Amino acid sequence: MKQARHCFLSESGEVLARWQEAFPKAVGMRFTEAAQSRPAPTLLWVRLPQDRAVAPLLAEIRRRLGNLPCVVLSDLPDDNQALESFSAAAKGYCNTHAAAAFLRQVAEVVGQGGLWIGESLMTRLVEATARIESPPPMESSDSWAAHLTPREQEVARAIAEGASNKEIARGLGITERTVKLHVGAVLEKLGVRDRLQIALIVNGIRQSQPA
Amino acid sequence: MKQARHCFLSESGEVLARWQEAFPKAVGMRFTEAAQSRPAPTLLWVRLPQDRAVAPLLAEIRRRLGNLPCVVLSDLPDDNQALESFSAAAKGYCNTHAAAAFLRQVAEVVGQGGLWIGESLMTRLVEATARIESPPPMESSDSWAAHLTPREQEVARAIAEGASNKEIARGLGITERTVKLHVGAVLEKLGVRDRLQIALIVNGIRQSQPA
DNA sequence: AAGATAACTGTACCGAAGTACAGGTGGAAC
DNA sequence: GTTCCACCTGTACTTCGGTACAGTTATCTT
Repeated sequence: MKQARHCFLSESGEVLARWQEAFPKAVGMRFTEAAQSRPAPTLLWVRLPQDRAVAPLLAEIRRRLGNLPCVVLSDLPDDNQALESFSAAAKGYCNTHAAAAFLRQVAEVVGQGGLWIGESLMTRLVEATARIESPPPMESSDSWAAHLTPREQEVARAIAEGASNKEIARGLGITERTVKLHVGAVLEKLGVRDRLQIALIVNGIRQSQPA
Repeated sequence: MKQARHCFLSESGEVLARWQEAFPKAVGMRFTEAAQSRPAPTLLWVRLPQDRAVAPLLAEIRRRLGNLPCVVLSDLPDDNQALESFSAAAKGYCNTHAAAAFLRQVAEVVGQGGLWIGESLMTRLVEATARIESPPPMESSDSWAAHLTPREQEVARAIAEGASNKEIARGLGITERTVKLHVGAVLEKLGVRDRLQIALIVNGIRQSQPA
C-alpha cells in the first residue's frame, strides 16, 4: 500500500498519543484552521465534540478540505450517533481512545474502500435483520412445529420467509413436486387453506387451528 | 493474518477462474450439497442465481453451515439486490466476475470486520437500517402505507390477514377484477412479487424494497 | 415378516393469483 | 375545458399453488 497520510481534526488540533502511535506521521489540525494542503491527506479522522451534530461538521470540513474519506471519532460512542455519521457519508465510526492497532485496522479497511461499522452497531444491524429475515430461532415455544416432521418444518420456515415452491425445491435439493407434498401436509396439519396462513402462523401472527 | 479458507457456493458448485486466481485454495460447493465441514470456512461467497431471492437463500445456507460471514456475488449487480443482501446480514456484495485483486480486497475488508458496500449504496443502507429499528416504532410500521391510496391500503391490510381476492371483493363490495387491480398496484409500489410478501411487510416482518 | 412412517417422485387437473390488453366514471386542480 | 387521479369493470392469458390419482425407497417397530 502506498504511504497513507493521516490527518486528525479536532477542536484543539492536538494529536493523542494513541493516534501518534498508530500513525507516527499523523498530523493534527483544528477545525477552524483546516484548509487545503498539499499533498492532500488520504484519510481524515474527525474527533467529534460532544455538543456538535455530525452532519453539519462533516459538511463544513468537506467544504474546506474537499471530499476526502472521513472516519468519525467519538469520545462517547453510541449507535445512534454512528448511524448519523454514516448518514453523513462517514467511512467509519469508532472510539476516540481506541487502541493504536485498532485504528490501523480501521484505516486499512477504509483505505480499501470498505466501511468500518462498530461491533455493537454491526450486531444490532445483524440482529435487527435477523429478526426480520430468519423469523424464529425460538420456534420451540410455538405449537405449530409440534406435529410437523423435520422436513415439513423446514418447508414451513421457508414459506414464512416468502419463498416460492421452486425456490424451496432448489434450496432443499428436491423436486417441486415433493415440496408440494410437504406443503400439503403442513396445510392439513395446521388446518389452514393456503401458504399465506402458514406464513402468518410461523411468524407468530396467527394461531394454528387444528383440523 | 491467519490462513483464510474461502468457500464459493453456487448452483453448479464450480469455482470460476477469477476466484481461483484470487484464492488458490478456494473450494466450490453446490447449494444442495452444502454441509458442515471441518475446519469451517472463514468466508462464504454466495453466487446468487438470477431467479432467487436473497433472504431465503442466505437463511437456508445459514441453516446448513451455521452463521458464517457471507459475501453475495451477483451476475447482474443492482442496488436493490444489494440492499436486500445487507438486510439479510451479508457482509459484502459485489460482481460475480470481479477481478481477482478486487475480490481479495473485499475479503480483506470483511476479514477485518468491515462491510464491503458500494459507494452509491451507503446512503440507502443507512436509511434502511434507521428505518428498521432506531426510529419511533410507529413510523417504521406505517411506512408501507405511505404511497398507497386509501383503497390500496384497505386491500393490503386484508391481504395481511390472509384474505383471498374473492373475500376481499365481497368485503369491499367490488368485483374480484378490481381487487386484482389494487393488489397489482400494491405489489408494484412495495416492490415485491406476490401477496405473501405484502403480508410480511404489513405485519412488520419485512421491510419493503422500494422499486 | 409385516406394518408403520418419513421422504421422495411422476402425471394430471383445477382454481387462485397475477398480468396485459382496453376501457368508463367522478371529482379536484390547472 | 382539459388534465390528472382514484376508482371501477370486462375479457383473456400465463403462471403458481394445491390436490388427486399412483407409485418407490429406507428405516424403525412390533
